[in-house]
Amino acid sequence: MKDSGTMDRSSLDSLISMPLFAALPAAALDQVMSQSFIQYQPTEAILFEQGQSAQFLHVILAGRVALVGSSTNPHHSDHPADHNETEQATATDREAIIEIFGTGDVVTIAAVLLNLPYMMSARVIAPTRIAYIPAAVIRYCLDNDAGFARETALMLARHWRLLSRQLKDQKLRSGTQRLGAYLLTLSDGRTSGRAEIEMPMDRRTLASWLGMSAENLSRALAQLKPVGVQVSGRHAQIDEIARIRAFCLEDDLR
Amino acid sequence: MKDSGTMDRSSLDSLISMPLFAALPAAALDQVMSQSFIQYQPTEAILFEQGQSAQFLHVILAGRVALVGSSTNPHHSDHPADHNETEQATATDREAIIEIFGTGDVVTIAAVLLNLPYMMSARVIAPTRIAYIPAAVIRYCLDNDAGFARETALMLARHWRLLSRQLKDQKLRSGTQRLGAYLLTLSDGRTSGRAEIEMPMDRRTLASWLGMSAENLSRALAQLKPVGVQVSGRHAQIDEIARIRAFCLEDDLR
DNA sequence: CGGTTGTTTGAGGACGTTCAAGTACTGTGG
DNA sequence: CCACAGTACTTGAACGTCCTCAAACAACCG
Repeated sequence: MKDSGTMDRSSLDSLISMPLFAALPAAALDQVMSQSFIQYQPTEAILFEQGQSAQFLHVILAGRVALVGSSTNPHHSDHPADHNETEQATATDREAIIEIFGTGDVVTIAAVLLNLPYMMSARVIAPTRIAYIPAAVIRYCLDNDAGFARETALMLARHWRLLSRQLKDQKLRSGTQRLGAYLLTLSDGRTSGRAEIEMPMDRRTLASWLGMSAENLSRALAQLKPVGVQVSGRHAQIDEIARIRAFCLEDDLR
Repeated sequence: MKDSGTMDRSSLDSLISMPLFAALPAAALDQVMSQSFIQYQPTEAILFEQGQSAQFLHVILAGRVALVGSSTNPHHSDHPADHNETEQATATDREAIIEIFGTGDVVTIAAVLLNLPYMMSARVIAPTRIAYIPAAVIRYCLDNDAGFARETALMLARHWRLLSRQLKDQKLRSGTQRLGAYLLTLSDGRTSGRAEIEMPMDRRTLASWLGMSAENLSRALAQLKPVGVQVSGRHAQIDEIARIRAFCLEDDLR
């Protein structure tokens, strides 16, 4: 752990600008502020690993974090003892990015609320400023503040939609179609016309998120060229959004 | 729609036995009871279709319902009641089961809370008794009852876990492994020993749920035989659970 | 008994992965 | 500024998985 610090004024401002914490009464906010701390984490940092118990709610004040599921689990760990960051996994290291959180998002509130171990690991993929709020504080807020509970439910509802949409994509669209659909999400939801797009992550990460190999992502990009997509580096240009939408069988259901 | 009726005593009892509604004050319960109704729906009935706005929260008092995502326009082709759209009516009528809800579950509370159109359709896969609660009533409860908001958040958190687990399976396990993992969920969470299992749905449905073709499910069942799985009809027998667990790289994270 | 439906099996093909090699794009130090 | 190394990305070929289509079974029901 590095660059640790208590919560300052500007971080608190960032917090209360989020709907989740906006309506929290002063007393609860004091609780949060006094027991939480701030960390700056560089790319590749691990916030927590799959299997650990949920100690903190991680609020991303700035940056980007990926939730990563891996299929190799440490050999037969009977009780949830606290292994630390020095552990290295076994040979086959297959892993997949399940979700990507950005500024203003909150990472795995589910595990925190349910007081269960994390089902996945969290890895920083762009330099990040994070507020660590103790799980107990969050659960206290859930139990004692109706507004917080309400906002939590709404946030989880939105995330449920994101996940089920992704699951739908995964089950009945090809890799190339998923890529197209992803590009469309970067086009601000417009349904026709030209679009200039900046992809916010490297190919390997994007491939893992879309559920395909990096090599195949390359080929998928090539396959989109005839549909009117020019790519160079992280920049992409879509000639006609409607064409890509048709190609991906995209619906309007957000 | 058939067998419609207002909510009776026994249905109300079923409702308040669910954590979601258990703590609701009498006034709110009256609201719920007076504005809701009960329906019995047979297999293959459609509760709602992808794209419709969320009018009701569907509470499953008994039975089983599948959430189905489809990539083309939602038109069920049981009867040739053809609606030819201007869109290309693509030959492939692909669809996939995203989640399956059973007795005591609630269907797509996310769309209801957010007041957004359904992202998927709901199809009855086993005769079902359902309470239809108007969306406005649910949203009213969310806004005005802290306990309800809390329970909603917890329920959504559990569902988030289910979905992300499924997404993980989908992204980094083979079809056969997913099948094995599914059989394990039917073994009451035991981690070793023998198990006798009754599969609660037909092959086609199960295949769609596991994200594979019915044909491939057959082959996957055959592939599990060497690992100690005997199947006949809907009955299955696992010789040694631990062996399947190893085969599927199953972790303990629920 | 034929008809209907659900499941299995086989062959061919589409899609995706892996390994390997090649190319383009960083940055660093000379 | 270039040479260089290191990394990221692309491309190609071989292979495996999964899907599709078609046919063969099996089970159930009139």
